[in-house]
Amino acid sequence: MATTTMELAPAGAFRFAETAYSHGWVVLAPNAWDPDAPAVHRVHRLGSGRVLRLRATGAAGGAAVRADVLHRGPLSGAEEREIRSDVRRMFRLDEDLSGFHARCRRRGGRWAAVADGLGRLLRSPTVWEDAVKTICTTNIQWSGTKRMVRGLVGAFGDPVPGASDGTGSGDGALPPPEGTPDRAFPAPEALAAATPDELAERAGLGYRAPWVHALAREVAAGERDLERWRESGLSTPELARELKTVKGIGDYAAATLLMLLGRYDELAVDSVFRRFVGETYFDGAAPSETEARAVYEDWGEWKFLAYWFDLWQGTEEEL
DNA sequence: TTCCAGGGGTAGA
DNA sequence: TCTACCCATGGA
Repeated sequence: MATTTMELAPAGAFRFAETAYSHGWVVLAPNAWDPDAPAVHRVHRLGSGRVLRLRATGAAGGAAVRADVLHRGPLSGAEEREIRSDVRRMFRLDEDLSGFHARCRRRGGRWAAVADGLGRLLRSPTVWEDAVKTICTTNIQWSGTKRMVRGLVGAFGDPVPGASDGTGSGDGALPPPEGTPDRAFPAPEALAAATPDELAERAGLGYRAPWVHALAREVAAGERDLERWRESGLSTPELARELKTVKGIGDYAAATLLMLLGRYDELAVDSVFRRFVGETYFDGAAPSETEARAVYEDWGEWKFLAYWFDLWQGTEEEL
């Protein structure tokens, strides 16, 4: 067993721990969060199908990312480049948030802290993983989302070599938090090969099973290229319309995916948003959706981030 | 037991 | 475009 270490520098201000623990994604399988290190652990599947164990920690005092990759057999140059690219994408190291930070600085007060390197929200290496996880956040409590994603990974993910029973503490060199599944996020082909009923029964997806299965089948068959959404030349409303052609993705899920794609000009209106805005800006009353949206209107292309850090700064919530 | 969650699809107006 | 109704599942 060998470990390859790589250090990845961001474009602009960056804070490792705050970026990793910026929203729920850090605790959704196959990711796991170790708050003491702090570190993000992940069983990671490369395009070739090879499965590795990955650990990301802060470097340069948290201003960069250190990635340790545990592997059997040599890691090719192409594989190392792929991992670098995946980690850069997960931590959004190439995203330019200077415009958002400038806005926060002008606002001052508590927003000045946001300008100091916050704003990058953790995401998955693939749009596929982000899309499935987003569907698993709809009309369910957060504990249910974690259960469904854990179920998908446990039942349909490829095991990391050396894992005995699919769960456990794994390899000693990079011990992930206890109880973390030793499996990668399932490839579209793996979910397409199952039936919708199997997705419902083995992962507990409920009525979302046919939607996730249909998306997996379309991606596996090459009928849908989700990665194209990353560099789409479409306007945000046009892209949102395309996202919503996926069954299971409506207004909320489309806005969440737009955020994951690096577009922040749409708000994800869900029960959390409505409750927070009502309590914070309407004295506990329930505003109309139009009134609630208006709270962040002047943030323009940064609406989602403004809402998120407005919400996030006031909570000590454990994910 | 009932309600509802980090909503969305569908039918019918 | 808007509204009512339905949808699995588990936590509160």
